[in-house]
Amino acid sequence: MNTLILIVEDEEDILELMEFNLSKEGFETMGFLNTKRVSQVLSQEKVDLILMDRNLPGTEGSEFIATLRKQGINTPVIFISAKDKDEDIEKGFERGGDDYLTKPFSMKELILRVKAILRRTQKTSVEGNITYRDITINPASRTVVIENSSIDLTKLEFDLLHELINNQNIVLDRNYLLENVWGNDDVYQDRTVNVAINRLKEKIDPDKSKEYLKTVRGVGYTLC
Amino acid sequence: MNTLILIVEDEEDILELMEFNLSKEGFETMGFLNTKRVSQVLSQEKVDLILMDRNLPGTEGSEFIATLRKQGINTPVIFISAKDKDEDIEKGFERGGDDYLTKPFSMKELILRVKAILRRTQKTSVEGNITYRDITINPASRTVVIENSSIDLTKLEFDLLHELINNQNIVLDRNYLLENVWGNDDVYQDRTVNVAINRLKEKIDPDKSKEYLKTVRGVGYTLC
DNA sequence: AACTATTGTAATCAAATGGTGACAATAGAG
DNA sequence: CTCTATTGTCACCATTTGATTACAATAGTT
Repeated sequence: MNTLILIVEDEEDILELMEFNLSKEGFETMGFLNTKRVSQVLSQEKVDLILMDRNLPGTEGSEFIATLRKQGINTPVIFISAKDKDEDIEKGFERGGDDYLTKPFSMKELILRVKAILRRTQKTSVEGNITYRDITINPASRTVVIENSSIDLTKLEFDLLHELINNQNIVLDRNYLLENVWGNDDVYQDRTVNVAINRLKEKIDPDKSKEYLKTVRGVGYTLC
Repeated sequence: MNTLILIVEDEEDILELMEFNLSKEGFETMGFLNTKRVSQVLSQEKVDLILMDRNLPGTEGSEFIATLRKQGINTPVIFISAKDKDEDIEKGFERGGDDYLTKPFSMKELILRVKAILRRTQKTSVEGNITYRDITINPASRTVVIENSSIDLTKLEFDLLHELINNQNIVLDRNYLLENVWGNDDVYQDRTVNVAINRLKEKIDPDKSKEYLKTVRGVGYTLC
């Protein structure tokens, strides 16, 4: 799987330099001198990262990204900017940019930033995945991967883990779980949750070394 | 409210330069050339951010942070490193560091990163939290943090503290507490409250220096 | 239908919790 | 300062709670 980086930069020299260095690192690149055709490309190709100059003639780069975000496009972005005033950078962050680089920057710096962002985003956003520590679950395929190896869970176990991951750090009491995981209006006893939790624990952490699940005495359970 | 930044950096010139620039931005700083006294300071002062050199003589900076995390100290950290290999950076992140900076870096870059992290952490750590002086409790996660270190409370202790914080400066009598914390219609005696209060005191202020809880003779207790 | 996997329930055990009583310490009234 | 009511502290133990195992009931598969 190769990684595609889309670059928008109006200074042709710099654009070429960036493309050269990034491809030397094994990335695929697509360079643009303005934002004109970018939207179209984004809807056709699976772009992993956008490098966006903010000081473009015409549209402001950050405005452009803001528009993308509104369309639900969440491709990570690194802004490149000659401006160095705080408020500018702040704006970039707020608009959904994930990092920024201030000109002039070294190619080494660029590459490190790119790799850092990719590591962060590719882990979490591989489409619909939800992660907690080294556990990744995918609700669509109902798969669970822990430390790169996949494990099998029953329906109940999966739903339970899903609920817990969706609410990590929040203590869920037994009633909440019975309502939201078991769902139907049947009446169960609290102990039912205990047993289900234990079966889940056994599968996600057989040698009990990880301590994913914490029991909160008198209340319920939490993933923390 | 001023922001305190703690810096550990063994190169004295760089340390001074960092302190100078950060204080110019209105931050309060405390500089250290090694980790020796840092733990102690963290337990005494409310530190908002730590800048930690990873290449210290003796202890590895990231090891030190890992230790802090185990103690429940969650102060955000920016690692400063001359190393630029990916795996190093990754390790830093995994151990709970929130960002990193690679030497050499400009002061401008430092300041921007610091502001970015503070914006992120100071925002999220207020959600749903309730505080009283240096105690912060979060009803959802049922966690209690005092001066940046977290402590464990039992269900009853937590509920009691929650009730007290929700009514700070108001004197709650024993009956009120029995009804609102113990809740059920069982009959308890007033002593029960005394003992619970004292057990709580012991946990939130072991060396009895803080005087969070005041006993109002003949009436009840208050947090003031 | 027979078999298997899944899930609820009951029973047992260990541990944490918290209520109570006895006594010490303390505060406040006189 | 003395006395007494109030509160703090400690230790004990009944109760609650949760982990674990075994087994029964149910659903799903071949």
